[in-house]
Amino acid sequence: MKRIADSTVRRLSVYLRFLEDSVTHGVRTISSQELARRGGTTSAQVRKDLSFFGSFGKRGLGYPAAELTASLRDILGLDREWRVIIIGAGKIGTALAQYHGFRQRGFDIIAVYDADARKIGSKWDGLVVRDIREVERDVPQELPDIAVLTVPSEEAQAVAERLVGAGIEGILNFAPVQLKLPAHITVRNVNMAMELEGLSYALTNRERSGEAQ
Amino acid sequence: MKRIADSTVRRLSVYLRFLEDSVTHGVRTISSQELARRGGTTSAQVRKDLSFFGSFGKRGLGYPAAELTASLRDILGLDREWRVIIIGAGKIGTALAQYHGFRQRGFDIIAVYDADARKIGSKWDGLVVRDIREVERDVPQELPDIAVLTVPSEEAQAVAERLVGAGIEGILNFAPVQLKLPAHITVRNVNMAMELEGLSYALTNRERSGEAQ
DNA sequence: TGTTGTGAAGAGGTTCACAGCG
DNA sequence: CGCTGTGAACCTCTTCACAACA
Repeated sequence: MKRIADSTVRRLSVYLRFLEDSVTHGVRTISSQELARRGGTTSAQVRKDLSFFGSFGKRGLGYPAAELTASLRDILGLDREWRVIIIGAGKIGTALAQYHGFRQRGFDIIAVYDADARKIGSKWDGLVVRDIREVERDVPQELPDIAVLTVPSEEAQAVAERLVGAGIEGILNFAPVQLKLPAHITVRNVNMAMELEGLSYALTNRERSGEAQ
Repeated sequence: MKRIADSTVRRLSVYLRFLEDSVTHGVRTISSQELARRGGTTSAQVRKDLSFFGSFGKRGLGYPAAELTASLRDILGLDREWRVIIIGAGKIGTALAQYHGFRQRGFDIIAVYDADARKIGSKWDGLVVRDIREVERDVPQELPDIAVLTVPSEEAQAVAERLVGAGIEGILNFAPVQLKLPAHITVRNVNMAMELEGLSYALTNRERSGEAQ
């Protein structure tokens, strides 16, 4: 199967979110145009995105909302539970640990780790903060799929390498550094400072910057 | 001047971060190759990115680190203070409000708003949570540049419209919805659920998904 | 008739390769 | 000689336009 663009996967997430909404509101069928309107894109783009994975629609009618929802869940790998550990019990780490939206979408936070002795042992929403030194022992036992990295930039690379050594293959990196890891490891970056700088650039140079989201 | 790609602006942020580091470590001169290595890209890409804005390097030598740092700050609009308000005093909102890294980079959080009476009036790191109803009065007076939206999805669109009506022109949106706003408003989205879903997709379909970050 | 699915065209971003210059 | 700056080639993603079909 063909390589799917990152941007396509991102849009599938958007479609899925809106589809779930539609289904709970009793919508039976939905057109590429409606999906496009809510997803901030074009109907041709929606059809192209979906066409990579099959034919889900009926010509003249649109897509059956419930079926398409299920298909997108499958495609995105959301038809299973993902075991997630959070590394770093700082501001963002604890906010994420307590955010119930993740569990709701199949991302089960099974542990939180930190290096700070003052934080280790404290309880966050039922989860006890563990010593980061235990991660090498825990990962092979508990087999988390994804690690969310919310440690200071200086430590991010070293901690990431430890996680990979312990068996983690997916990392959501909040540290503003580009991690260098083996090719088979999947990394996604979330960088709020960078987004603010993007806004700063756009607001500073409105003529030359696009308005696209 | 030509329209600059979003991806380019993002990379400039990465270069800047590494350059600042290098300068504090006494580095005088830096090559496109070194910038590429740390930015997870190629030297040609670095040179191309910079070339959109001018000629900053010396052939045979590389780029003067301090000068390039200053130039990038200018380009990104970081040679000034940006006034930021946070809308939504939930988990993420308060984590962001207390994160000092923003102020350090010129993003000054001047206020936090919420609709929940139990949260209004409480203090977060010196900032009193204000009633969202005051936003229409405050924005024209205090002239914030950027609003960080951390409200529930259902309310995001309505709140965003109120912010725009009050005069906000830049929004960092944490709600997992695509905001529909006038073209002159700049929006950036941060969507952690979407990033996790991207990881889920990549881990599920390793053959067909790239490893690119 | 209305909307999908899709080749083909177009636009935009990245990589190449080398001339230019310190 | 080494590294930048950049036009051209290349590639990938998006948009177009229309045949297919419920």
